[in-house]
Amino acid sequence: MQERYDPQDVEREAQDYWERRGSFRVVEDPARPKFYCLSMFPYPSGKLHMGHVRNYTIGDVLTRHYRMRGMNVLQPMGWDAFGLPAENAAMANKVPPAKWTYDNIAYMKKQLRSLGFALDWERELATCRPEYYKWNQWLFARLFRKGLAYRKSGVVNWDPVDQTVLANEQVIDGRGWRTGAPVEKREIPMYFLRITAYAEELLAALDGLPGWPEQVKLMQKNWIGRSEGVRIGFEYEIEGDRRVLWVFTTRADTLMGATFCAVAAEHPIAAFASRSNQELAKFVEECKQGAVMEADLAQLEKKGMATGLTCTHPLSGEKIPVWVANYVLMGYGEGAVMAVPAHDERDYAFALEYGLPIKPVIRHSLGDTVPEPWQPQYADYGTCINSGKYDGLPYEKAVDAIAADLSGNKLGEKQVQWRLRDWGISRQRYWGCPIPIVHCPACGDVPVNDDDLPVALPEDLVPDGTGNPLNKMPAFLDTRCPSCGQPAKRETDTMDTFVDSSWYFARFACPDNDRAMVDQRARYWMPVDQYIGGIEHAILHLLYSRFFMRAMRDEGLLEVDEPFTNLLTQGMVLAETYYRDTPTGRREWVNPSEVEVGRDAKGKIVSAKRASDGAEVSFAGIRTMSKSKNNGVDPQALIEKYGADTARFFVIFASPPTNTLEWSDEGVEGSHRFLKRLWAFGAKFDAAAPAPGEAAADRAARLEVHSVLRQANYDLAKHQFNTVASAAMKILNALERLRGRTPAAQEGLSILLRLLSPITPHVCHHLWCALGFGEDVMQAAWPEPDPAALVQDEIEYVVQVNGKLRGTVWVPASSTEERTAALAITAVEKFIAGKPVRKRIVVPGRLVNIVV
RNA sequence: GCGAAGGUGGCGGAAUUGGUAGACGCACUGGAUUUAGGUUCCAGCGCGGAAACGCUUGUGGGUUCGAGUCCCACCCUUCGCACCA
Repeated sequence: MQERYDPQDVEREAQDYWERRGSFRVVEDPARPKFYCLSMFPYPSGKLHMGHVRNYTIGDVLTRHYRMRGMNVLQPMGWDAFGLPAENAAMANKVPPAKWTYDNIAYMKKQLRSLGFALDWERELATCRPEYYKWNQWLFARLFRKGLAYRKSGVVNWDPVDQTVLANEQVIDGRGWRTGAPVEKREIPMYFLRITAYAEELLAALDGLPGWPEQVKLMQKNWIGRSEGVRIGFEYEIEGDRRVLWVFTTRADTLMGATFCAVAAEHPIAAFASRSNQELAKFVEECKQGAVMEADLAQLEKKGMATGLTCTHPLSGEKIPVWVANYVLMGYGEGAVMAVPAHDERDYAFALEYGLPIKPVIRHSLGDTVPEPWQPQYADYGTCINSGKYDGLPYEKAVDAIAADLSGNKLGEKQVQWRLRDWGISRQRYWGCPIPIVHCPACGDVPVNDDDLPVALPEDLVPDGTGNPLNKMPAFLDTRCPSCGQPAKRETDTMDTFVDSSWYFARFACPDNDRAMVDQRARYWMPVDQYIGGIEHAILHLLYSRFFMRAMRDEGLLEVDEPFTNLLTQGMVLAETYYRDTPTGRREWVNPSEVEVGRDAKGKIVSAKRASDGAEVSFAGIRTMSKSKNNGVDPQALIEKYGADTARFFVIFASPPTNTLEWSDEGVEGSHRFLKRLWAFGAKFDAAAPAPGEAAADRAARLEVHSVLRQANYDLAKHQFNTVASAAMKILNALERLRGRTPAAQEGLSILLRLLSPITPHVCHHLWCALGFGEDVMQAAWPEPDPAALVQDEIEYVVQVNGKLRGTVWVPASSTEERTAALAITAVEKFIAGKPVRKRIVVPGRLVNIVV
């Protein structure tokens, strides 16, 4: 065996071996348990980033581990290839998005291969290929015919200068990113998927997902947002016409405290009142300024204006004013609320600001009144007061009584309300899956016939920032109505890329099928047993995928409800950020790889400067890797310098998968050092002659190795891979202490290589063969601890006096609790000093606490 | 603003789930090897203290023989908020 560890050689050799053998090809095999291990597919942005390396390494560790446990493991890879960045790159470089995308895919695929992931590349797919998106269109058309897809108007960000729709990301501080013009809201027709039809099921089924993090399930639950309440009608009159303003509330018990109603700026009442009120019209217009992001809307200063209209309180008959308020959202409930200032924080603030009456109607924990300032207790549930016949009723009884009275005069009923909204999938963009609809003057919106799918996206256009180039392309636009055959226009909107990613995991089972969206093979592989991806997808992508599974199930395509049995959400990758103030006052961000830090004798950082010119730089904290802060670390440079195994080991070792991972050059060095040590140990082992060993040392080493292995297997099961990497280091430390090629060393090294092989497969592959353990470590059985090696004659007990650590004592494993306690007392005699022992607590195998 | 998660040495993290806080590694210090730098190897390393010992898991309180872990209040950080993927 060669003395020096040369990762490039070792990795090329291992990858060639796997390639020759087709080691990662997987076929359906009913004889073995299947395991579908999937990492979220990447957007082909140009090159891999650290988040990808982390994500795919985690997936690969699982894949290789389960393979060694004898399972039939599928780990595929593909490309989430449609999207906005390709259009931006196209504009910048005057290259069609398709070419940019395909080039990126080719490069990133090479990078993925160099990392040695056990991926079945035969199943590769890209969502921008017609053979993939055809099935988006096919399913959309079916859902459209069924009414699960439909057209209505939706609100978008509008750039008035470029005359184009902007994504939220393209809105910066309320202005268009290219033009700097203040963004406006605009209503346009678009297509929606009726995800709300599945709201009840999507919510209820969360309870049946024990393999998902509680945190994610809770976020989904809150997002779906089921609330039970009462829909209440407030009658009003317009030009002698009696109409009803409907609101939804979960606090119908506070109805007698409603002193006004508030509607969203987009509400029809606001539009009506604006016609005769210029000032109000101006205010409504003002509310339409700005972007559609809810986070921004929620932080706006609460503003409102009276419409001049009044409505009738459905129970008291009182006239109460109707206001327009910017904190009422048109997209939720009825777009109108009844305001109960005494018991709702936002209504309270609003009433104080505009001098509206505040009428307490609930006895809360602080009393019967609601003096300033607002206290959270005002929103407590309590019994009704100042509410006439409802006085004294607790929450539920009050709601029941009020709902019953309202339904008597048809002005209210109990209702279940969802926060979840239907999914708007139309994008006014070129680089996406065309929505397969034809607009016919006679027949209206008609879905394209199955035989005419796919509606192919031309791949040679270059967008120029002024909207969708498909609109200027008669060859695409002009067609005939699928229903009547008359000339008609094609829809030019494309689908949200979340549609592409909502079912790709099922397509990996059968990417070559040109007759069906999915087939029998998908029934074999689905559901995904382990899904791995960023926590940032905890809501939207996962919810949309869960919805798609059900929509596909109801089309008879699959038999599963839930796409992902187990979910692992990995944390973000962070790095230090440094900047330098330039003479112009702008901050220049300096990549951490160019920064040298000075430390004091205790290792604290005391200075930082740029290596190239010695300029002092300032530290700006540890942040997620991003272009804007120039703190990204290129995995490619890392792989070239240290090899894929070092990169893989570092991302596993540095942090548990669900935590954030902090980049550190020194940490990478440390990981590399470990692999060099492993190699050196292997080389020495190879050169040594077999030795008989020494009983006591061998026994101690076996105890150590097998205890560490037992813990490592426990950690693997809970996906805590960083301590599995630690375990490998501990085993190597133990083996290095042994000296000589003894049977215990032989066994320990065999365990070490198998345990480590999912993390650093190349070096383990090489050592496994070179040291004669076998041909292919991937084919070896997963190591299990030997119970005999774990047996101990004596156990060390910790002895506490009054809960304070005072000593330790070795106790025979067969000792009774009584005897153990007695031994413990003799060990800490001087701390007891004759005081009477009041209590002795013995934790078997662990500690004794003596209370005096 | 709403929803979710998290705060442990100089740093990343560990702690068999209520039982020795700081495993493993990084950084740092000393030593050996080397002409030197790097590499490699050996030793030390939570804080205070000469030591005995005391203190220590964001802050303050509580439960317990025993709390990083459970309960209450507060402070701080990160993620998501429907057109980034």
